[in-house]
Amino acid sequence: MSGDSILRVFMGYDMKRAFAAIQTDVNAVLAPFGLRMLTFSVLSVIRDNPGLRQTQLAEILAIERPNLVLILDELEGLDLVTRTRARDDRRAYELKVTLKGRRLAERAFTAVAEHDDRMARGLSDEERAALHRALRQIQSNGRSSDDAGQVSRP
Amino acid sequence: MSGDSILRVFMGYDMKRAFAAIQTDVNAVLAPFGLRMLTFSVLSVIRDNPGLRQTQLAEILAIERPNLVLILDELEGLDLVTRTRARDDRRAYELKVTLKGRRLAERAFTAVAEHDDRMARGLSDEERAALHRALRQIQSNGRSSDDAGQVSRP
DNA sequence: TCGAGATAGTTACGAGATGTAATTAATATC
DNA sequence: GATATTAATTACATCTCGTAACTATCTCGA
Repeated sequence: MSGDSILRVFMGYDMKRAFAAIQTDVNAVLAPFGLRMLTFSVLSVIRDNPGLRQTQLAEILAIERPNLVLILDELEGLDLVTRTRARDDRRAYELKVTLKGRRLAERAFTAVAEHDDRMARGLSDEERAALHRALRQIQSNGRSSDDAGQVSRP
Repeated sequence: MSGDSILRVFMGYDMKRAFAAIQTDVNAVLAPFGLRMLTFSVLSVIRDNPGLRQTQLAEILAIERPNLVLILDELEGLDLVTRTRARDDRRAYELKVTLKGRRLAERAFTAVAEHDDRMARGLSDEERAALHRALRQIQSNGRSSDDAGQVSRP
């Protein structure tokens, strides 16, 4: 009896504990690369979408634009990412990963994949797939404030 | 194509997104009660374990002792929780929930249960049970630094 | 074409969660 | 009784995340 049985009935509580474990572990894994979960995510998405604008990136990662600024400052300072003025819109930047960033991201990706697999030990492929599906479902349940795809009144 | 497909292969990323959705939602649900996810958890555990010491509580919730202090100050200031010097150990406090706290916790519990159910909409009972199991498994994978229950060398 | 409104990025804050080191008071141990 | 340990606290520091306001640029319609 651990004392928190009253909270264990909630999926949200188990999720918090599980995510905390993941967060701690993945940050430890990424520390040798000079990255964190968040910076790794940003780096990976830019790498996968060269030329992306900051607003788009923020939307993809579901974070606010201001919070991206410091992260990009950091990645740019590490020579992993470049901000280039867009020719067609001089307000915007085109984000790209440098060669150094590409190499680092590749190695980090492998390490994170191993971490992810390690955290899922004991779960079969079917259970992992089911977990993914459940997590996606929960996300979509959270998004729109309440009713999705309903018409209340004409 | 959302742009983060590169990250969607990771359970950790989906977990982060799902947990963020839960966190936001549950905090909105708890706001009318003057609670947050963390203060609700603390209140609930004390309610379920009257006389608990702060060190035990910290261990149960897997948070550091210093972080509990301000939370308890807050709950005590709201007249939801009491700190009483333990008779057998005058260094320690016995934590208890006040009548007001009990009433609030009960109503909040119902609201959180509804929230939890809402976030799990679209998942069958079996899927929810599987999700719980998976989340527990992940937690235990995270705990011990690496090998759990293995003997590498005699 | 010029002026209002929208948009991209930034700056400035603030709140909340979490962690570590050091301090104080009380207890336990030898 | 002196020493080490423990409970709670204080003092920091960091990271994540959010909002409001500002500057520079773009768009669009009168």
